[in-house]
Amino acid sequence: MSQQRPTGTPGRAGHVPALPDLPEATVARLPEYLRALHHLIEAGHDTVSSEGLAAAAGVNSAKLRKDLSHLGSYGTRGVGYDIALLVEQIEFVLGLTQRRAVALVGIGNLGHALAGYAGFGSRGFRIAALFDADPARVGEEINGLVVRHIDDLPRYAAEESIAIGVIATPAAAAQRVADQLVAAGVTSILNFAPCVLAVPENVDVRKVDLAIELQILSFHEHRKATLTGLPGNRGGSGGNFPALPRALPDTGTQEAVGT
Amino acid sequence: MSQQRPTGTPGRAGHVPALPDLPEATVARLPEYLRALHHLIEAGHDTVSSEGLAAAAGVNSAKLRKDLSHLGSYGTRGVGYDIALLVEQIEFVLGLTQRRAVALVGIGNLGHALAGYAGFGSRGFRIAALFDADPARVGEEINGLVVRHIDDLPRYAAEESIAIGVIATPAAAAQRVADQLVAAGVTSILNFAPCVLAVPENVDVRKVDLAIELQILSFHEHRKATLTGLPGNRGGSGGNFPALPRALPDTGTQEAVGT
DNA sequence: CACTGTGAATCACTTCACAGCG
DNA sequence: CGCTGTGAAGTGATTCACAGTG
Repeated sequence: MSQQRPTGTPGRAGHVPALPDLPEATVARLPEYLRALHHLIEAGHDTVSSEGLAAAAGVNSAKLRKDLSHLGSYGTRGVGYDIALLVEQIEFVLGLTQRRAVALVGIGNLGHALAGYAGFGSRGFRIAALFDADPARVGEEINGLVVRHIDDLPRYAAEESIAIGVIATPAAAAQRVADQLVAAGVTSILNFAPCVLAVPENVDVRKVDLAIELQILSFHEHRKATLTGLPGNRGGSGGNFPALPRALPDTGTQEAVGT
Repeated sequence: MSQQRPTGTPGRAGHVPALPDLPEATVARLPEYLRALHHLIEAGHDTVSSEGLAAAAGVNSAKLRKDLSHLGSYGTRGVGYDIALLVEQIEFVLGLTQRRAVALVGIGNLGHALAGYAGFGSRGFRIAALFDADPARVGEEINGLVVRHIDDLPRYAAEESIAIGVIATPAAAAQRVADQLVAAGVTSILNFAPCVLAVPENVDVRKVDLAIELQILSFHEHRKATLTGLPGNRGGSGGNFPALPRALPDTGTQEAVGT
């Protein structure tokens, strides 16, 4: 009764993994495993233990085994996992057996860099079209792709079966672009603009914000400085600061690799 | 690995008013609140309810109140939060009362874009130095900053009190760069290279991997496609799965915000 | 009376520890 | 015997629901 997951039975007969509903946390780690596996292949291995793969992916082995067990994995007790098979499994689950077409909107500083990024191609995606709202940028060619005007999105989205959009515009334009993407049938968005997007519930949004990442690091810097007895951190502003009544012993935030 | 040994156990040196140790999940959301608050300020507000701020930040109000309560927040019952005060609080907790110096290593495609990104400056950071290993790139000027050779890192790191490093090199170079950063005294790293970094336990690493984000979206695309249409579970006998009832309300990705 | 702050309940994820298989 | 796969225990985060306050 603890599990809402219906399977659990040893019926391993199904050699085709229909999509189980994986925990989100697991889904987020599968790509990391995949990368590590490809790396192992290049290094000439063809099997790997949970311990070994876990180390390569920066997680602990129990977590890795649990994750793989969710996709009905095929390890061999006493031996480990067949790398090629595992790659196939994970790629299937992640929907990478087809190369997905991606539209990139906003060809500024960051957009240029993304358009030129080779990692997309090698990891299951194809940048199928570039868009910008600025007529001055339309027509420019990057990496063999011509920048189109955003208003032409619906046409190309259909033509290229684009289901994923990447927003690399300024924040002020992002919501509008998101609306246009959704109207064009896009159901997954990767948003680099520092703002929250409102979208219909069938659309998934993931967000990458550089400043937020730095601010999280800053918090830990601040904490470390405070812990190591550097009381004299001054902000320049009037150092009024509520004593923040707290006593909890320090939980060891695991740092170091990954996680 | 889970050993926590803070640099020399601080033998309970009395009660230095330390930072509360916030839940990681809360820390990760504070920057988002901060951004939303600045936005509200620009819109002319000076107080906001938990409901209002939650909407602006894309979370629900209970979560927001719980988060703010962790930092001993100052709301007024019946009214809401004083925006200016809240901004000050959050900036203090995140260690943003000082403008932190950041070193950017790897001035390729992405590095260029990051070097030119205005968002750093406006959100508490200052890119203090650019580095690359390629002599051909050394000397180039971007945004008023000259690209230095990576071997000069120790000198500038000390000069500029750099505590945060951003790695935008190819994966093959990233570990080496990380080692150099650590040797130069950097204790927080933001890694854009698609690989796992090994660092001492007192160093924090956060990772941004574009391909991973897309692969996670791909999973959801795949799932949606399987749920909504595709009837034929290609597949053999037995092991398939129940059609996953109910549309999942929220799967961890951002999804339909707005209330 | 509308709002915050918070214990209590719930849910999700991680870790443990070991049964059982190759 | 070494390793995977997994119940069960443990930990952390979210949500609920309401007491209490300005």
